[in-house]
This record gives sequence, C-alpha cells and structure tokens, in this order.
Amino acid sequence: MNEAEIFKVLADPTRRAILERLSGDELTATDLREGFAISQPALSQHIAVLKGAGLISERREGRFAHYRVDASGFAPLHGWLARYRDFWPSRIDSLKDLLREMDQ
Amino acid sequence: MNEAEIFKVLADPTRRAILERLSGDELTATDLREGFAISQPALSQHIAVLKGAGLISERREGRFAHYRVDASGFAPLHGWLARYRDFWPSRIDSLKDLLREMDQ
DNA sequence: ACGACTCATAAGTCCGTGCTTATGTATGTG
DNA sequence: CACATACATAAGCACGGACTTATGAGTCGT
Repeated sequence: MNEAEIFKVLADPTRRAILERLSGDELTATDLREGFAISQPALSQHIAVLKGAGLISERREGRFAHYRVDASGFAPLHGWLARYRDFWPSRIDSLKDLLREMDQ
Repeated sequence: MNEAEIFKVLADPTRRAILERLSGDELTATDLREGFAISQPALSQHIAVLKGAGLISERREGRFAHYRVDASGFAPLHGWLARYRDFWPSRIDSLKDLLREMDQ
C-alpha cells in the first residue's frame, strides 16, 4: 500500500482509535466495539478499510475474527515522513552513541 | 497541533504534493502553482490549511508570500507513529550500515 | 493616481465517505 | 433442525470538504 491510501485511512478518528485499542492486544470485533458509540456494521466497515490498507491483520477462529496491528503496514508512512525531519543530525548522533553501546 | 488535524490535512494529495515541492526549496504561491492544474484560490486555501496545521511557515516580502516546510510541525506525527513500529531491529541494522558509510 | 500583480476571502456546487437500518452468510448450541 | 451469535454486505442518506467563479485587500511600477 502507498502512503496516499494510508493517509486517507488514518484521517478518520474512529479508525485511529481502533488501532490504538489494538496496539498490544489482539481483539475480536465484538471486543473492539466496547467503548465505541457506533453500530456493528460501521465498525465492520472501518475494520475492512484498515485491513485493506494492510494496517491490521485478521485471524479467523470459528465465527470469531481476531484482529491485530500489522506494524509493517506503516512502513510507507515512515518512508514518507522521513523526508520531513530536519532534526536528523542530533538524532543520528544519539543513534551513534546507542549503537556503540549495543556493540559492546 | 495534534495528530488528528495533521492526518486530516495530509489526507489530501494536493497538499502532500505542495509539501513535496516545498521540501528543500522556499517558494512563492505563484511558483508553487506551476505544475498544478488548479485555480489560484484553491491553492491559496490549501496553503492556509497547511499553515494552520503548522506544517509550513510563511515569510512575507511585499506582495509576495514565501512558503517553506516547517519540519517541527511533523513532530506529533512522529510521536503517534512511533507506537506502531515493531521492526526496530532490522531498521537498526540498516542504520548501522548507513552510519558506517557516513563515517568513511 | 491608476493599473497591474500577488494573494486571500466569499459564496455556491458537487462528490466522496461515514453513518444508519435491513439483510445475508457462516458458525456455533440446544 | 431450529435458533442464537459473530461478522459482512447492501442500500440509502446526510454532511464535510475540495473545487469553482467572483471579488476584496495590499503592494509595486509608471
């Protein structure tokens, strides 16, 4: 997926909230619905969009669908965003330090 | 600015194209319009949105308005996105390679 | 002062999209 | 088998937002 679709997908606050609830845990659609003042079809549609963008993955188990974040789907976003950081130098310096430590 | 507004702002392809043309250079609104099949007011409105989100800054010079990327405006996005990366190890490996090259 | 130029604002139109209710499909349970 | 449960799909509506044309507000040259 390209960053064009990903940005469009993430522009919706409900979808970002879904991702937030999925970060760490793996949840079913019904579990996810807790705390959302939204109909079941609406949630299902959002899930379909997130899945289509490759941001979450599905694990079927009988009639239950378990969803989890697919962090690799965010890669295009990282790539796009890398262009707009002007604080690389200091970051690279701290990374150098970090890597030096890790090498020991 | 919070990530909610930033995602909404970046969901528009024209605005992302504006940012891309501004990455590096500083351009006037008229310069920016080159290559866009869009009316002047439309571009002006996009610029206002980008400015409102803190993603670009303006430098007035007579009747000309010079625009440039304000990379610090992307900070909330970096913060939000940091939550969704689980592939740090491989990334760090490529960074090691990159830094080794830079050291030479 | 007047006209040309750069950019912003106003007002209105149109399309995409997120929501709803209704229904479909598949998997359980008695 | 009949019914409940979990989720997906269909269809229609309503609102937001990106675009247009028209106009306004400053700034420069002659």
